[in-house]
Amino acid sequence: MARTSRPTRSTRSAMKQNPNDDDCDEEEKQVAVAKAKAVVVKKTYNEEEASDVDESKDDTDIAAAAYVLDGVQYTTYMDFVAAKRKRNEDRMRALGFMDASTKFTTTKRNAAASSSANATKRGIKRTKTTDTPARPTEIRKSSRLSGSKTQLISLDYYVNDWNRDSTTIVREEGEGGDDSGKTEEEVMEKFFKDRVNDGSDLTLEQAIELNDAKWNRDNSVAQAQALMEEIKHSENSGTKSRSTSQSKKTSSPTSVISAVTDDSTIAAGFAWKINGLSIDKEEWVAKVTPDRIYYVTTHPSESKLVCCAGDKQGYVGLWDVDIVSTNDNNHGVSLFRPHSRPISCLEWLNHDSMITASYDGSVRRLNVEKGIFEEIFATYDSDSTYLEDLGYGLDQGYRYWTQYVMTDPRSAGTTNPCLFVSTSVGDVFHVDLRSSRKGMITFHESVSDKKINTVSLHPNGNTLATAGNDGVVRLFDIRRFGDNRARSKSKASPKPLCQQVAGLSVSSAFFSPSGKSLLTTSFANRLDLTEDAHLKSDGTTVKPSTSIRHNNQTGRWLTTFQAKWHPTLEIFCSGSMDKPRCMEVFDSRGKMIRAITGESLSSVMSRTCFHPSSTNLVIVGGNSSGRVVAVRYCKHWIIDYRNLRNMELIYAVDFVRLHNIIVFRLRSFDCVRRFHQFFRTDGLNHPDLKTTACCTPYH
DNA sequence: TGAGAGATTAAACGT
DNA sequence: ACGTTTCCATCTCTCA
Repeated sequence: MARTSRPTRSTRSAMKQNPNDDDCDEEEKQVAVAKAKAVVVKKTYNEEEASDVDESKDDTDIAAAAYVLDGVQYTTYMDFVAAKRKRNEDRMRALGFMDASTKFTTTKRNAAASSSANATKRGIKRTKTTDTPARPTEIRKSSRLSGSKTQLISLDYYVNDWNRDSTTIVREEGEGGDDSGKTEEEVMEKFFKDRVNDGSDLTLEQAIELNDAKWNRDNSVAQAQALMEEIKHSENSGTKSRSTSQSKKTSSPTSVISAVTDDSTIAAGFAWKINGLSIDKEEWVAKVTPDRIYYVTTHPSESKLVCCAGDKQGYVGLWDVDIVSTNDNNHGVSLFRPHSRPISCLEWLNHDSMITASYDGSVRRLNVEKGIFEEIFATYDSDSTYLEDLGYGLDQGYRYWTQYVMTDPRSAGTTNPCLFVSTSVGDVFHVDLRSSRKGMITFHESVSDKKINTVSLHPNGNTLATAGNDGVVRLFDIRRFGDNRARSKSKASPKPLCQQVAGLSVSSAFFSPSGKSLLTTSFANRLDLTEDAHLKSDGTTVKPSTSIRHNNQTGRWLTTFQAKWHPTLEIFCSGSMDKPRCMEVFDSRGKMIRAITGESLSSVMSRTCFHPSSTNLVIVGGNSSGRVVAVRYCKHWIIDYRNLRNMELIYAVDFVRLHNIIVFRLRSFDCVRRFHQFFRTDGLNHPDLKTTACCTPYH
């Protein structure tokens, strides 16, 4: 099994022969462990099924009755499936979803569904979850979603609910009224309140009101307004005040990590900065959003660090990292909910306006000056209310959403940006909001039949890279794109300039700032770097020039990894599943510069990004519970132990200006020798460092 | 060939 | 300490 065998297999049969892409014993062991685990899990499910389906049955009956639904046995699988479908459709009708043509899918185990069904029959109900929405008894009048889609979304909720496993069943107390004393109107209001889709602008106050109450404080609005003021003035006044507070904060970090760098790939001065990155301050971690983070970014200001994160429920959190305040509970975080679905993109156009985009189809712009989230674009379905809107008719229904939005760098500086948008059904389109009041769709093409995860425009302004669930990265010349909506879906997709096959779903593909390299993250467990792919135009399949093995199996509860470039430098960062938890920094040749670890970095950082500054190096990471870490350069701890490979610093103390004690784990005796050699020469010459060292062998 | 079920993953939050 | 919840991700396998 050669390491170089990149998963370019295009057939599924080939995948079957070597499904794990393994190349070492340890992984084989892991697979064996995983399989053993799987057996245990399966056994548990069977036991649950046995206890759930019917108490009167004994083991032999269960074994014989392969297909049981609501206590009824079915002899064939098809009968069973048909019965289940009919059962769920009946329930939908009972709930008022009368449209017979409604299609839906069940996604969970039958056993759980049947237990829930039995629960319903016996007049008992499930334990109430914290934010269970109420049953909608009527369709909204004023909504960007037309009636059919509203029904389908509600339906989605119910189907999931029916099929939910691990349910706890409790006896219903009292009469079958509403839960916890709420009136039906109140429950309904709660259900609709979290949808922000009427096409209007949102003030800060409104966006805060849309938060779940438990995230808001009395001073939330005031705090948000104060933050906006700070951001507004950050470009002018921040530099002086911050440099003092910064030096205070970083005067005594608790650890430094030596790095393995190579001057041939990175400018020497820059490598030092990466080595100086530290992440041991508790203050540099904060809960910024309530739910899983889908996107992180930073405010572009050089003088003030504001981290921004968007989560799965449409929350956007702005975190002022260096806030000096002891009495507020939010720790410098202001939370808004400008969207109702996962945030797909957060991008600062300049220092006082940020684009927020979401799966809900809308794109907003946070106007810091005015303090509002303006809606600048949205997709609508066939609801004639929005006939006049630019996005009318784009939304194709239940399985349609806008997956990724990128602002067009060619429109930088104009008041209204242009947007590249990708969708869950494989479309890519470009919205030009500059020209008229309404704007226009420059092109709209279908480039895949699966979801497009990212789009990236090459600095040449013409080449667009798309990456999606079909496992192929395609490069297109957007000058050949046109508005293709009117034509039939069967029409052939535009021909790509070239393509790169990953085999499995590609989470992201981004061009480097210079345009030299294309960086790809895929479920085939690779970070691929392809050089000069944009120069091809003959439709060939290109191969990556560098392929880094990287565990991208994030599973269901973690946001997928998307390795991301620094906005101006040729380095990129990525989250990692490795333990201890870390964020990784690579250079443009795919060589790992740092795996940043630290006390405060204790979870998987699914999404990471760099601050745009090239002088103040900052890396921001967001995890799957809404926490954000900011990794920064500490000037007191510049240690450039180049050539000290295989060393890992485990402890360091700074007795201010006296001396430092540094303990390294060394992985071999050869390392110890080299360490001493090196330490006697370069280490003590470092101007910022007076050092005594103590070495322990690693075992 | 398509649809569906099951496995996988990590971390917060209850008891 | 342990069990529960997450469920607009994705892959693999099975069934008809």
